[in-house]
Amino acid sequence: MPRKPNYNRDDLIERARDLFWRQGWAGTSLKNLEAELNMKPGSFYAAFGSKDALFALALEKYASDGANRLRQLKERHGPLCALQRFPAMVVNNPESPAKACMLSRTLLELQASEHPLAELANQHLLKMEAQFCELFTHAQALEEISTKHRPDVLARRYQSDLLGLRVSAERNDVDAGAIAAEIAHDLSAL
Amino acid sequence: MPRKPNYNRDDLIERARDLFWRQGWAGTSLKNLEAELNMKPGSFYAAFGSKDALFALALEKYASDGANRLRQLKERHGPLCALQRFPAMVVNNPESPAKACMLSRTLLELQASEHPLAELANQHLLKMEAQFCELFTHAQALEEISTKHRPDVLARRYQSDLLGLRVSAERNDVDAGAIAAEIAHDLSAL
DNA sequence: GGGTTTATTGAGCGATCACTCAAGTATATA
DNA sequence: TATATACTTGAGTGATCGCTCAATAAACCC
Repeated sequence: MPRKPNYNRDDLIERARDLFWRQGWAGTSLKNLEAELNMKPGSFYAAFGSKDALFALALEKYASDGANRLRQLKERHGPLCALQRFPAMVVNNPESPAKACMLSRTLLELQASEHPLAELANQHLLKMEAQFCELFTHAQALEEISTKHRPDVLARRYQSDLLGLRVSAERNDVDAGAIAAEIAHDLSAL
Repeated sequence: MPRKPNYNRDDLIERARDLFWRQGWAGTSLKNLEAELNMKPGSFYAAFGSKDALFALALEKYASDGANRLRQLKERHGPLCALQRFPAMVVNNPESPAKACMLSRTLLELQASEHPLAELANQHLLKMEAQFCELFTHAQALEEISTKHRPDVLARRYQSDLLGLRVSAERNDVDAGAIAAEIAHDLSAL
């Protein structure tokens, strides 16, 4: 009986994610989204409910894609090498709409107003940190690195450095590749 | 002949800086500013010209205050110790309106739209980096650290780590003090 | 093809945005 | 005290914000 939508939902979410990633939450208006997704307001709200709901979907997509890339890196090169390659990968990817981390950006933008999306972004960051922790744990089990530091402490620091790298990468006058290489090199000393 | 304004301009800039620092550029409306500064729109525009002009003044104030704090730290404890104490100082200061760096926050928020304030924030970040570089140079001259790394490379990395620290400090579930201590400790190994 | 169901359309809602300006008020000099 | 010169006031500007909804169009089952 029904009529099918003439769009691919996942494709729309991906395009919205890229737009939000580039322009941020406040910087992306519904006009922008309607233009990018080729949707009139009625269709938009029928499909997603609200701007914030779509932003939440975009965050999920962002986080899961990142986690998958890291997982693939680990399967190919092992845990330590994955952690070493990840910073450069993130910073050099020419397809990504921005260098900065969408999660930290959202957190910074919306934390002060206690917007639910800030808390959502933080939860995704926690999951990322847990994934890093797993990799450090695994690297210690394989004796790729020593066990003199706790893996959760290593993960916390690694994530912090990564966030700094990605802020730096957003700047014009900074050689982010060099910083990425330093972060990778530091891991060899563990 | 004239009538004097019944406010202290520097005080207004400071209060505006704190509000912008907490809420960001888009997150701070003129209504917010009028309430915080106790000014009606007419007075506001007579005094500052525009929201962006005041934001620029707030950035200057933010940057020069930070530079002064670091300078004082150096005069009291020497260059290396200043660099070691600075991260914890920035993260633990209970008076600061937010933990995150206002410069990097502004950069992340406005870079994509090529807003002039993003470039201004970046220039202040460059000045910060230069100040770090001076301190590393001085620390090498005093033989507090070795000369095996170039001071500009050390400064670039130090700033990146500091930016990461300050993003992490904005999160609820992260012990930023611990990360700050690690950054300080790493400097001892130079 | 008829009837049902859902998607699409786009004008337009109230609220808020940064900002303006004419009128009123206080302070200085003459 | 009179006048000139600011500063202050606050209603109101057009533009844009996220969002709604009644009307229309398309795809399915029978």
